[in-house]
Amino acid sequence: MKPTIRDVAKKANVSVSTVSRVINKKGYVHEQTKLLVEKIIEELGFIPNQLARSLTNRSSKIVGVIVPHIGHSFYGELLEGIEVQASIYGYKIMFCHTQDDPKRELEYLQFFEQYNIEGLIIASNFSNTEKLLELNIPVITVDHILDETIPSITSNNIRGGQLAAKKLIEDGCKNMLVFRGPSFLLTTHERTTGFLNELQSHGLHADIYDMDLINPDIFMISEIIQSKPNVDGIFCFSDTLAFVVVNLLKEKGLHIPNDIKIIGYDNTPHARWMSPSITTIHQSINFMGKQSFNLLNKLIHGVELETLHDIIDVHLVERETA
Amino acid sequence: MKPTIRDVAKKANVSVSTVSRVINKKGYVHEQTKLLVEKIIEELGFIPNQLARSLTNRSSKIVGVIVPHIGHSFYGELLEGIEVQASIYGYKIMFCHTQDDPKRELEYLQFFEQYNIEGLIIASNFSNTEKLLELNIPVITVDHILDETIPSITSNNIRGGQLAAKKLIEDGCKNMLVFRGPSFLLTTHERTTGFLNELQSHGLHADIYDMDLINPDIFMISEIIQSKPNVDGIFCFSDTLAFVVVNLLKEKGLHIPNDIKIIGYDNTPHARWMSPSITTIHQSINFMGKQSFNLLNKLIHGVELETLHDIIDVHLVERETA
DNA sequence: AAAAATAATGTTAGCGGTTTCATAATCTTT
DNA sequence: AAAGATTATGAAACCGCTAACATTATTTTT
Repeated sequence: MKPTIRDVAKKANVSVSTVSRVINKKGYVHEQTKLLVEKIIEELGFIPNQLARSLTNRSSKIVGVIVPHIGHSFYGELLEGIEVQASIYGYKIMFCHTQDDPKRELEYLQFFEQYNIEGLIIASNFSNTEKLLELNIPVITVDHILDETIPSITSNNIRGGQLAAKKLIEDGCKNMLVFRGPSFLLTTHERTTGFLNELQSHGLHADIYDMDLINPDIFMISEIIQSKPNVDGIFCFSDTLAFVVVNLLKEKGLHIPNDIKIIGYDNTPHARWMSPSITTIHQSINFMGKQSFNLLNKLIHGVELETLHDIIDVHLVERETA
Repeated sequence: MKPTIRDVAKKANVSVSTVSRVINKKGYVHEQTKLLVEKIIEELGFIPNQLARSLTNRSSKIVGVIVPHIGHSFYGELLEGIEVQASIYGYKIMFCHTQDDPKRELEYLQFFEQYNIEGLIIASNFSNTEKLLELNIPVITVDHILDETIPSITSNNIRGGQLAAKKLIEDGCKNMLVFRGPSFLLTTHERTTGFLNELQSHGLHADIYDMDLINPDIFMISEIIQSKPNVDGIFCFSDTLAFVVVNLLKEKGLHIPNDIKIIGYDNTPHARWMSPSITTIHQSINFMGKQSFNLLNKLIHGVELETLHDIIDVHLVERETA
């Protein structure tokens, strides 16, 4: 049986409250008794039961994180950033991946409530927004804005689109194509807006196609490329998409970047190892994760926020495709 | 304030124990009172506090998972598999990534103990094995074997190596190269053994080089390839490595698979989208994750194990590079 | 030296559940 | 109809810890 605070108290010949004071470094304790208690704690290998603590404190030191798919590296990195930061402040993270299933979302919301989590980070396109607003713990969203009143951390997608446009324009592209993500995502619209606005201010425009960023439809992409022989610049909303496009173009015998320029998005490790290596928009996902926790932490501790919606900057990584 | 079991009891004019019986479906409760209590629970939106429950039950319904780096898709997928399975059995997962830092390992081991986790899944090359053995909760390892007495789920790496060898031999390769992983990993040795044994039985052999599987040293690889002009088959221990190799060879003007054949490992999504698409060894990581939880679950519930060390099968995915 | 302030420690009531035990009501059995 | 078994419910202790309050010991102030 694990030793409890009472075992320690008994062995040290003090009361439980004295032991409690020692482990919490709170209130008056004589230096000598403190040393004694610490010795006994060491001897017994006593570890305070966080569950019992949480029960009295109503602070579980747990934050919940909801992502759609953890297998995808974006969420992996995000989670990594969150966890690193959380551990610094002594918080543990309990996570779930919803697979975009509203039922699982609700199920987990319940689980989280049962564990008295202190805050919630949502990195998925959560569909039960009302439930979220009813929660009486701090909630923030990452990479999404579900509600104006819910603080968020997002990436500067408008700027991402703009940077890509600037680069392609600078490189002299005149006929551009955009292989973007699904149209129901805010990020898709933002990047598109950033890109098109920049083109417009130069009197240019581009054709837009909606794609699955993770499982690109190679056949469809091939068809599109085939049908637009004079395209000289393509903006892809994921590096994965850029890979596919680059490979297809190379097969067609086109030279990149001489004949056609490509810009990807994400700056995944593979982008560097491709040949040609891919010019892409880098978003610091790890940093977003850290900032997410920091934001939540502020809310948990009642710190006043300057901005409700924090936007993380992106930058262009110039490589060989543009 | 959240409603407690006492609030429910008062409103329903019954005792807390009756309410407890209703929520746990345990012991005698009159059908009518049961209905009444359930109605009140619904009305009040009462959710039993899992922390309090755990305290009495000493069953937290939490399992801990330790991985080295969650950003890497291998661990992401693994975690996904674990979580899917855990959620089926009502378990929540609390995770940490150690960044291979022994200090963080111990720190988290403590955290986990504080939360009375019911079991622990270790997917990293945990360095404090003794501490692990002292733990009085079930522990299993995934993709690693730290101790003969700790049950494990691993991938059939020997067979992976063998399959790659069989394929290259079948394709007529005579001069083979292996770009393997770091030599301190068991998986590296197993794959090597499987590969070499198969070669040996055909009177063949191969040159072995240790590499970083995630951040390959392109320059070094290039040098090696340069210095071995008559190599006709390369076995890479990760698809990432295979990408790099394929790209380098293409740049040298070699045709794959006519001039040289490549086999990767992992079957990452990108392997399919590369051009040429990469022939690789597939290990079902998601399945390993699921099996890990299943194994742990058995241990938690005292089910007798048939085998202590379960090995998950792998298979060859034939594509264009071999 | 008495009063006031400070330091050190103990007692005990929760936190929100579960569970044992006791008691009461209802149903079977003979 | 009395005894025994079954069903239904409640009271209270307890899980391991914290914290408010009480008490006593030690210093400091006047």
